[in-house]
Amino acid sequence: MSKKRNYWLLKSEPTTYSLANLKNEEKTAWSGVRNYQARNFMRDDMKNGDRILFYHSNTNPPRIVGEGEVVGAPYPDPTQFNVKSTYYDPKATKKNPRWFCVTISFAKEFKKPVLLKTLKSSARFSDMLLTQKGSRLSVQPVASHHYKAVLRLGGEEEIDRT
DNA sequence: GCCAACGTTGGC
DNA sequence: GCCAACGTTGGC
Repeated sequence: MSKKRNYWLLKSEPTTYSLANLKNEEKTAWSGVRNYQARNFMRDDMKNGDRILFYHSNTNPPRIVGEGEVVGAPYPDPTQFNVKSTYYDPKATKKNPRWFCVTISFAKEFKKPVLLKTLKSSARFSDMLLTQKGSRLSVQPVASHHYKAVLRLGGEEEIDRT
């Protein structure tokens, strides 16, 4: 695992959980992810201090609305053990958890939301996962140059934390 | 609301 | 292990 800070994009339907919700709560467990690729990214590569682009999907227009941050280390998603949860997984055990999550915190809301349309129309983002046709991954890595370019589009100064 | 793209399930 | 059927995601 790299020590360097990693960058990510998390998708959420704002009617389910929005950036405003995160802002109010300050932090939340990003649980309920039930896709193996997404799980592997969270379990294997996410670490404390990683930065997150917060994306609103299934809304008009779809857009990146702000930033969050990974808090602490990944851990087994508690909802997989909860019989009452819609995310309950009968095949998961505490010894052998199948799903993982991270805690994320609110960082900022962009002055200017960055529309998917904008990214799609820019050659700079043509190799970004988000702009690929049929890309449905809800937890995806973002190249640092893409991340920084999105911040600029969002009207945000890049904060140097190195 | 439509539907393309993708992931998962289960019969064989 | 193949693949058809089915369910979901998510832009449009």
